Amino acid sequence: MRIGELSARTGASRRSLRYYEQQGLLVSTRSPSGQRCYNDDHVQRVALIQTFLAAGMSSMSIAQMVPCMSEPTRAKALHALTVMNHERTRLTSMIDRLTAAREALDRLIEVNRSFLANATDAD
Amino acid sequence: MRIGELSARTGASRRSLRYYEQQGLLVSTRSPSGQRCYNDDHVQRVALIQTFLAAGMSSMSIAQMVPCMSEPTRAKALHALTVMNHERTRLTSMIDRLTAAREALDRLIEVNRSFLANATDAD
DNA sequence: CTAAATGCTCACATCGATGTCATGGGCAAG
DNA sequence: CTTGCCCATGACATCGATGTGAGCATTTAG
Repeated sequence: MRIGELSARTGASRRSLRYYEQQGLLVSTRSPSGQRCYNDDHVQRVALIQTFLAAGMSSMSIAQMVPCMSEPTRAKALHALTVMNHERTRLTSMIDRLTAAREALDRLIEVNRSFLANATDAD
Repeated sequence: MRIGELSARTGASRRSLRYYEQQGLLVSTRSPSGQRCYNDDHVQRVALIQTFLAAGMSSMSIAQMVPCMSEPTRAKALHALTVMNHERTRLTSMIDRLTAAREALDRLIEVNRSFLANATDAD
């Protein structure tokens, strides 16, 4: 399939797909005229990329983790593992931050509700 | 206290503190010569702002939620409640996204480990 | 009093994923 | 062949929190 179809299937814009390739996240074969050709595996790959990007990972980290480039080397795999552990830590601490923020928000909501309850008649 | 001390106590840069004020997140009194004056309450306020910013909220949302500006009105409180619920939903879905990414990452880590285990001698 | 430290405002720079526009080529149906 | 749609590349724009530096004023320590 060409880029338009991959875009339709994944929800990623053509622009984004080209960007992923430029960043080394995605590899495509080219038709004789230079158009990008994809197969079903690429749909999965893009889904994974989207999952990671949506979690705030940088394209550079993803490029180092996802085994998209040619053949995996032992050295590359070791490096990937380092990055993966690093990212996992980052994800976990981000989850903690978000959870803390949500708790703080809940407290604020409560305060706000109380204010509204008391001010219903006044004001 | 002046801005340097507040910065030291909260870890927010002076630049950030001025920015928070500019965005309406923080209110300061001024000395006759124009320098910003803060008290202990401001330390708490900045901590809350940091919590929310670290969770990826925009300063505009925070400005609408945090009751920092003058006296709270009933209308303002109602609006704040709307924003708060909106933000809470966003936080929750972001937590879900991060969790999903972490699970995908864990699978990737497992694949990587297997590869390394099998390739230990080869390569 | 003087020098160092701190503060003020204003303005410009940064990062990263993506939108958008321009210009030009490729391909299928009439 | 031509019309219409898809694709390619490249360049510039965007958003938001923060860094940074200039130029000038104020506060504080010696």
